[in-house]
Amino acid sequence: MQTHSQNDMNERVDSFKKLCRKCALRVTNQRVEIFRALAQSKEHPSVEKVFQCVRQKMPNISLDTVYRTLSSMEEAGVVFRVGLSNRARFDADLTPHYHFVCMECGEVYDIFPAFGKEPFWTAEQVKEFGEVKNVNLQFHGICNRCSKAANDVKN
Amino acid sequence: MQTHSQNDMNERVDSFKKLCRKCALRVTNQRVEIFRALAQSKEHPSVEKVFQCVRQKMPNISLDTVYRTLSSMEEAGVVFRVGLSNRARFDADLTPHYHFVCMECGEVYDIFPAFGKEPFWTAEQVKEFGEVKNVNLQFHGICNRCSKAANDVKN
DNA sequence: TCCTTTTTAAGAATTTTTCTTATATTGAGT
DNA sequence: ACTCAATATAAGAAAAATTCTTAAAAAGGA
Repeated sequence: MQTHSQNDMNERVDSFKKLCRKCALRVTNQRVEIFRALAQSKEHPSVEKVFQCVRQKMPNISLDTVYRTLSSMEEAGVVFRVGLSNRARFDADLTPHYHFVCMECGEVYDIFPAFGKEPFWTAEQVKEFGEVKNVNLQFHGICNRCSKAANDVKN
Repeated sequence: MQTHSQNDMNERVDSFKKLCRKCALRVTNQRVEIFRALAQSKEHPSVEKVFQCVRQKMPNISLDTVYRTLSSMEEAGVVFRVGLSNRARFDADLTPHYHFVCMECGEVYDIFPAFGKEPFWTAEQVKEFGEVKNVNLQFHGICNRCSKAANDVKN
């Protein structure tokens, strides 16, 4: 018998595979297992946590692979990197939402937009998790200087 | 002759000192110089950059002190920590603004709110710096579990 | 000024992240 | 299914980033 959540997971893995092919990322067992570990967890696991989880199925996987894979997935937009700057955590949920990050323990909590998909949140949503010290909004991308440099190399 | 920007800096250092006393952070020369280095720069310097800058005035300062100081300043809300999670950068500008972070080189660019002080930005503002891959909004603070634990220890 | 508490430098240690190399795997083209 | 070139991987070493330990120094209240 296949449970509902297993179906969900299979779907997610399938669309992950498609996304990989679209981004020219080869679909390796390691990548699938790493994605699966991330997608299974609602806890925004750290690199180390992902490593430990995947290891149970693939005892020979290396930590380096987890680092490489998470970074390339982030670059491809398949997962997000969140958390404090010295305690990276990852999230495979691509639906628009924000994070409450505890400056003490590094825990990451989800905040889903109150209305629509525009950046929007209510004070109540955030206060639910703790006392907000600061709001940190970052746009991640490739800056003009870098894309210019990449073009210059090609030409 | 005292230039305008030197006056500005003195004011900023003075208010920094006041803020430190309010937060029970002792006003040491090291802290003042680290703040000054950060406040002088518009480049969101890394820990290492701050270290190199402060070193010119205080050759004996240790890298560890820069780490400790920047972290305690962040905790006190005197500076912000921005940038990619494995390439921390700091910002002493507390006026509300956002950041464009290059996923390639780690460069951090300022984006000032278009209207008022509510979280708000225009696509044009962001596109100016490069191609946005994802928007990362984080609330940093102390979560309920941690503040509860801190209270439990006290009682 | 004296005293207690906090901060610091120095260096060691730890943790995190990346690199190197040889081997293995993927996916495109038969 | 088979071959081959390009890419990804494990293993271990290396580098980079961050934190800890200790003794000495400095800050700020009495």
